[in-house]
Amino acid sequence: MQTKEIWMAKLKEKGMRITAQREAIVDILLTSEKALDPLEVYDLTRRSHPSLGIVTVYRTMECLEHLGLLQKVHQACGCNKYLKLKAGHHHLLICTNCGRAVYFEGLNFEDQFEKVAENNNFQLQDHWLQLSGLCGRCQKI
Amino acid sequence: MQTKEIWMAKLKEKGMRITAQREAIVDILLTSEKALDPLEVYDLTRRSHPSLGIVTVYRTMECLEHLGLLQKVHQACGCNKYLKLKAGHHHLLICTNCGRAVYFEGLNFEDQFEKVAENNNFQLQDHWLQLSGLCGRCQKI
DNA sequence: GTTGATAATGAAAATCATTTTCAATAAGTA
DNA sequence: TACTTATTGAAAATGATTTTCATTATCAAC
Repeated sequence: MQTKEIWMAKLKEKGMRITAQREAIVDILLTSEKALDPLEVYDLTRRSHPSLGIVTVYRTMECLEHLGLLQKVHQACGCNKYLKLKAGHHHLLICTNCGRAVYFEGLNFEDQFEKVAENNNFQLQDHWLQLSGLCGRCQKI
Repeated sequence: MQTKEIWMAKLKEKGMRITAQREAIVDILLTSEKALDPLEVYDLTRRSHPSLGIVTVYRTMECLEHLGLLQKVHQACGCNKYLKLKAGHHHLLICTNCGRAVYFEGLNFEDQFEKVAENNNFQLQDHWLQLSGLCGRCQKI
């Protein structure tokens, strides 16, 4: 089953209907290599669906986030960008030039975070790690 | 020299004037153990300066951030909170209950981040690590 | 101290992103 | 095919932040 089919199946599972607008928005989000904000999704989706309203974009993206399919990504350029969530964990490496986002595997960072928390008398609940730099392509430019 | 004096000296250095409003805002920010948003700073500062305008809070906090004295802290409860920046680096441990923020020393995380970037063909520029959990005090409640 | 140039202030208006409202439309089940 | 009801898009409402502008206050020069 393709990712798109999985996403649409999840929507259906929650009693939500499959509409042309939702399919188009999902297409854009699944295709993008970088995190997008609602306005960007709106502009990109309107190329194929000119009558789309931005409210629909906001609503659809909110649903997808609640379903655990999209993840909010905080960046210097704004905290309203969303990226398709990869199963497992979510440490990101983001290109400061083109915005491309890549998930990376941690070298058991979790254990070290646990230790840091202990040292400070904290009971760890969550962590957040994000690296940024120039991706391979952008280094050559 | 006290921290407040250092801050005010930095303002003066940039040709900015020392006003009662700025002193009051700085007092609030230096005293707080947790990151505050402009509205919180406004409310707290108005206790001693009831005529303070919220625009002044926005402007002052923006200056302090540009001067490298305040740091923006991204949290589940919003991305518009600011914390006094500690010299050196800025990894935070934040209590999910009371919001208290503590800087912690990294166990040479930087080297590991560098390695991760290399593995993914990225040229590392920045990193962002933040842990959250229950602080000692809040665990007992 | 007084003066004067100008930075800072606060209120109101403007802006921008997001959410809510609501009547019209479309999805999908019966 | 008909019907229930979720979805849509436009407009209005909201909330946070920024800009504008006339008034006030700081502080350097005298």
